[in-house]
Amino acid sequence: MLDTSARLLRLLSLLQSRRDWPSADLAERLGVARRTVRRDVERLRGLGYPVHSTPGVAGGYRLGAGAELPPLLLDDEEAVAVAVGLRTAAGGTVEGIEETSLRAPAKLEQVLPARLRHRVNALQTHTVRIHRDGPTVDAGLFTRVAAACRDHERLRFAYTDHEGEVTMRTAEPHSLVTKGNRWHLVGWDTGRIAVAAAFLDVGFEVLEPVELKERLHALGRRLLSSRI
DNA sequence: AACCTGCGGGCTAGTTAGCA
DNA sequence: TGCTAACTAGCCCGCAGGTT
Repeated sequence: MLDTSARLLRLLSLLQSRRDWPSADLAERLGVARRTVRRDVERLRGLGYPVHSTPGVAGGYRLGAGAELPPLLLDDEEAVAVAVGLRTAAGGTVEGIEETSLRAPAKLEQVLPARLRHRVNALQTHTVRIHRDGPTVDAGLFTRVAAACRDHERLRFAYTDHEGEVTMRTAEPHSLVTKGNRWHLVGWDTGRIAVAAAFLDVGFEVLEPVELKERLHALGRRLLSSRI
């Protein structure tokens, strides 16, 4: 059986891996009684982790978002995936995050076990990313448009068609899609009453919040499942 | 031997959702 | 609306192992 400290770390890892956890599931995973799970949850709360509980049917425990990022507990594969992903982002098409994309994996690699650091270094040393000249997306704009998708805000932006003609469009955004090293915004074009995909490397301006329509979700899913 | 700590069981209260 | 089931929370108790 795990000692208390190891069990607390395991519990924290479980809470980070899934949104909702009934105590019975946690008890089974940890190999302890539900009463012990309750004590461990109290300990985590005492350490400052915001563990929320929901009573009633379908209730359970959930790790909330605190004021600061809690220590993430990654398994081996997750740690490697994050390290490689951050390295890739450093040479990506989003402007303004290159430096932080190098700083973050450096921190991660410092705490990686030797066996994992070896794997990550091998991937970095023996993979080459061909630098591609092309449009990049400002990190601020990127996160702002993503937030508009999340918050159901309407966007106005300039769209350049194949013949180079620039028109102003208004759309209800659905999601950001990357294809061929270029970012696209997929959404419902309110002017043309149609689903549209537009390159993100052009000017955007947020207009006003709107309710995202169900048809947008359905059409967006359909579009995402096919080619842009 | 006494004390402390951690664990687990049992009971009860309160909350929530589903159903007749 | 009332009942039931499923869930967390609080409290109490006993047991086991380690420490003083």
